[in-house]
Amino acid sequence: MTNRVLSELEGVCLGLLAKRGPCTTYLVRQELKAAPSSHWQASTGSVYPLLARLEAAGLIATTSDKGDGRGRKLLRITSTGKTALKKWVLAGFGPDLISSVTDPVRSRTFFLDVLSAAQQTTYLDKLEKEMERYVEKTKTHLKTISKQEDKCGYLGALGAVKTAEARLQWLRVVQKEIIQ
Amino acid sequence: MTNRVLSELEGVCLGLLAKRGPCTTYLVRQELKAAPSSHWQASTGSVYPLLARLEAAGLIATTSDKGDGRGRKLLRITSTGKTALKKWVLAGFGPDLISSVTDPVRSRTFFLDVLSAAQQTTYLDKLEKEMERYVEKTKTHLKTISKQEDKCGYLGALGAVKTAEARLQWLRVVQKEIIQ
DNA sequence: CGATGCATGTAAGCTGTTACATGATTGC
DNA sequence: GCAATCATGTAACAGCTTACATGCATCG
Repeated sequence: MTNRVLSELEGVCLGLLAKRGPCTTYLVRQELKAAPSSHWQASTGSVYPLLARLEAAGLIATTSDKGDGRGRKLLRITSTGKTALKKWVLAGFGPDLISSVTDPVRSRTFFLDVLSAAQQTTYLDKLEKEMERYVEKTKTHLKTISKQEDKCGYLGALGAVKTAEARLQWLRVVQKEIIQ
Repeated sequence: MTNRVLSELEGVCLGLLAKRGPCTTYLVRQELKAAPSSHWQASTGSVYPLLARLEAAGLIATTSDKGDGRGRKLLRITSTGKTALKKWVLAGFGPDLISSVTDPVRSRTFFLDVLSAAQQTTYLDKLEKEMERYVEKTKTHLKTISKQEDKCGYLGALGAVKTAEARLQWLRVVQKEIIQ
């Protein structure tokens, strides 16, 4: 692990920790869950071992909260961790990484013709409604972030909105083209 | 495996097979690699076992090409497979799926402030150039697809272009906001 | 004193990656 | 004849998901 570049989830977790300041693993996980983009979803079975891994590598230090009977542990990023985080951010380019945007909806569009015409329109209508809801969700989330206090968080959330809007517009083109 | 909904990669592979007609595992993998979005990238170690799995489940049938010394096997989708494919496409909605668009660039934006101002601008400039290249790549790919012959393939590729363009526009906003 | 939330983790199983390993075919 | 491509796979390892398991804290 030492000296290899962090994975996506590792980078995000470490980044959240850096942003938040000292907090528990549980809280990191809650933050991941609260994000409107569910790719930041992470189960206990991945977050706990992940942060334990980062601790073993010296990127995170822990202090056990003796006042808490639950054996609560506070995590904080170390200076080594901060260096690794910087490295991870700076490694965020290259054709492979840029193109690795997965979209299950788009994937299915390629094979829409296996459905009957009626199924296609029903499916696309349902999808449109859900996409509209999702756009609203990202917009609502954006409003909760202060542009002054957390500019980067704001810009990231703005990206979610812009991408969602583009997908919705595209979906409407698909509908028009499919129905003729 | 039987009766569970296909995973993303399983659906895509089965869909490609349905679209292509009978072909080898090797060819399916080449098609995955040729796609401009690298999330359709799949190593031998995943594609071969995956298609073997689908065959075991009866979604794919194979015929060994006896005239070929390499032990070439031709795969084709079965009627059970076609039903599973339809089910996979129709299952392609729901908040979790719609929001599961992963974007490593956007993820890193949230933590851009760990970099120095100089590092930020250098990074964003590099990113902009690569994003421009990627937009061009998706556009070029779109041109290779006949809208008449493969409408769904065209619309899928169009989605890649539109999403890429939206991401580039957003990235320029980020640049402007970060540099002030 | 009971429900909900906070808090920690483990175990089995599946999927995917990287690297290795092999050999035939085709075109120059 | 040689290189590139076609073609098939396996093995070790890492990571993630689901499900399980436990127990304290806090608020009503």
